[in-house]
Amino acid sequence: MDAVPARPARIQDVAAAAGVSVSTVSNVLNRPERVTARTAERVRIAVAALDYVPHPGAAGLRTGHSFAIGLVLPDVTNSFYARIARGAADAAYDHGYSLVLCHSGDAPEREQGYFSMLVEQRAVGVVVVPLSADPGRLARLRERGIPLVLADRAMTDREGCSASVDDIAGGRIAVRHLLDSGARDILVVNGERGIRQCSDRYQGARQAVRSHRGARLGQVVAERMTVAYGTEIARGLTDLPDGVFCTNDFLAAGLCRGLAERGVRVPEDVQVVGYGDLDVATFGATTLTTVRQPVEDLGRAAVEMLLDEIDARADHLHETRVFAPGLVLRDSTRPPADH
Amino acid sequence: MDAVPARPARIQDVAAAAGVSVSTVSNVLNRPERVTARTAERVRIAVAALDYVPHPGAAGLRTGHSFAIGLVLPDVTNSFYARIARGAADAAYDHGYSLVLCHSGDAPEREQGYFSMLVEQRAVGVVVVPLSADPGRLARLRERGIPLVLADRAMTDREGCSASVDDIAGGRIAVRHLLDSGARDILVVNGERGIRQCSDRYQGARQAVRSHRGARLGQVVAERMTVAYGTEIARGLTDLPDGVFCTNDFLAAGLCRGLAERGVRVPEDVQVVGYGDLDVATFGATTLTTVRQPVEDLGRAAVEMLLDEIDARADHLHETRVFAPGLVLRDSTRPPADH
DNA sequence: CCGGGTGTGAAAAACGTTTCACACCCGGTC
DNA sequence: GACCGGGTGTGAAACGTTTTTCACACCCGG
Repeated sequence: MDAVPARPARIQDVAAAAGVSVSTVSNVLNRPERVTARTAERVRIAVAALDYVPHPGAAGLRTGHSFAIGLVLPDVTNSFYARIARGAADAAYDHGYSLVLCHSGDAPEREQGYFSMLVEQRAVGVVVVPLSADPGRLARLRERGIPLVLADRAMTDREGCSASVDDIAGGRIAVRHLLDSGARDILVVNGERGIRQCSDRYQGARQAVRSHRGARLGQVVAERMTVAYGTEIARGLTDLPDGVFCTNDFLAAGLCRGLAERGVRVPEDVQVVGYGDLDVATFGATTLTTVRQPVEDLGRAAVEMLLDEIDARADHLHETRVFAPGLVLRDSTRPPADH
Repeated sequence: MDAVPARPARIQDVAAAAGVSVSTVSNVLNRPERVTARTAERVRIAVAALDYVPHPGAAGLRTGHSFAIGLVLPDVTNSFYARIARGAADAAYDHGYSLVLCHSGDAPEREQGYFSMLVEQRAVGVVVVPLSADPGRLARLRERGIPLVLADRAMTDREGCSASVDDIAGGRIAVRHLLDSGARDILVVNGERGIRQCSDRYQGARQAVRSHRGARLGQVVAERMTVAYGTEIARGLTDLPDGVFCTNDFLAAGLCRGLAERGVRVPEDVQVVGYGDLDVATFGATTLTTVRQPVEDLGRAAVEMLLDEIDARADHLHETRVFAPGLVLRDSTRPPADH
């Protein structure tokens, strides 16, 4: 029935409508215990009638507090990062903060551009999935004193919180499962050595094999971690292992297809474990046993640590949270033998 | 070398450092033509020395203008929506706006919650990928006069801009390609009839077949649009068509696998076209010819129309932009015969 | 040398909120 | 009966900008 209001109602309008002072309205909204139930009720009615919504810019001006937190990541299109974003968005929503999506797209200068933007916006904190491990690039935020949390990468210099998943443990449980299911000759199909995740997962695999007498471990490195390269590797294998751990589901899916082409049966002849529990794990003829990472938790935890740092300020302890991955059992491995 | 500044510099500090008035500093920053080059230079030096960054909240308070635009979508984890987000983020970045990620997660009440949040934040505009076609749910934003653009769905009531892809055209080019490549007995493997995209794509398929004498069209509806259901359908097919158009790449990938199981060769015996150019299109033994949608453009265009509406205000014309999909040729179809 | 026009910079108000300090009223206590 | 104190509410300043209005100095022509 009302026309579109030319301008939204201000606190002053509410005060006038309720017949109280501006400060009383503010008190009702921010410190209800300081005001009589009767007055508060009157004010609340006026608020509702005028559809009054406080102006956060003005409030922030006075309080010095804003409600924007930044999320900087290389590529939302990558499902891993998207899952981080989802977790972060959920946590931010739950706490009444808004999440500013910053898509750095693998370009360092763009990452820096976003950092500047977040500084300008007076973001209250930033969650970063960094492009590289170089902590220097975070300087722009640091020197402004903007709290910072790293996701998917441990903070190297103890200057902030971080949330990541334990890739060593992931490699360990993957290979331990192969061993428990009867495999003895294990092959790791890995990505490039330089990638931290890859070397960690391999290290976990080594740990598992080492603690199991009679088990052997080999490794082959794929140029790129794609389905096609996985297939390629399966074709090139000369003597077959009885268990394969691919450090990525794309490789695993491709490998399974390549094995099928050769008439090798999975899991009867060769058991395969992938990593990541990506969609592709369920696309193939035999679904993949794989390592699932609690990626949403990464984003959620990052935001929550950030908010803790903001609230606690002085007595906040930087924390390096490491999440444990889990195993998803599907058709590419046999059930473990009972002990 | 400086310690972390207790508080960021204000415009007043800059004025003092440069030996000019506050308003001059503001003029240098916002209307440089109103001030002497010499003075401007002095001010700029002071700005750099103090690392001064204007407080957007304070500025917005005065100007009534903010730099936040909202992006409301069902699920960032879905690659389609993620691509919209990427396009939107890029466009927002280019224009100096920040994008607030709102992850409604298929929950209407959460979508409403985000709308309220965006109203509170005084967002300057919102891009919505709506959960349902019901325009009533957009009321909260409308009554506040917040400009609104729909992505992936045409605005039904002409009350705003929208960006979407032409699914009818998509179905048409898919099936026309099958016909051009020699197929005559076409089967559409579709999703549920109620989904607008599905019925549009089927309609496009019908158009293509109709304008081609001697061609037949059949349809089978999959309960869900997944790889598994695609395989299921391939297994259940009694008399084989020579061309299949799946309205989704998951179905297509599954179908190809199912056909392979039966010893049916793709594309020699049956040609297959998918839809979406999802990752899965390149995962299988035969890569999928598919319809590629310019999804990033959707997000980008949505943001740009929004900004136009904000700038132009009075003389802005609502626009319904429809993007044309294209065909990606791969191994699941034969090359078209020359004419 | 004076007056008018022009261009440059300054002063001050306004944006919408929070919060501190204070005023008031009431009941209870000495 | 006066004082005190707790509980409620108000006034006003402050947050950091932008923008309008205004003053002043300078230059040039008469």
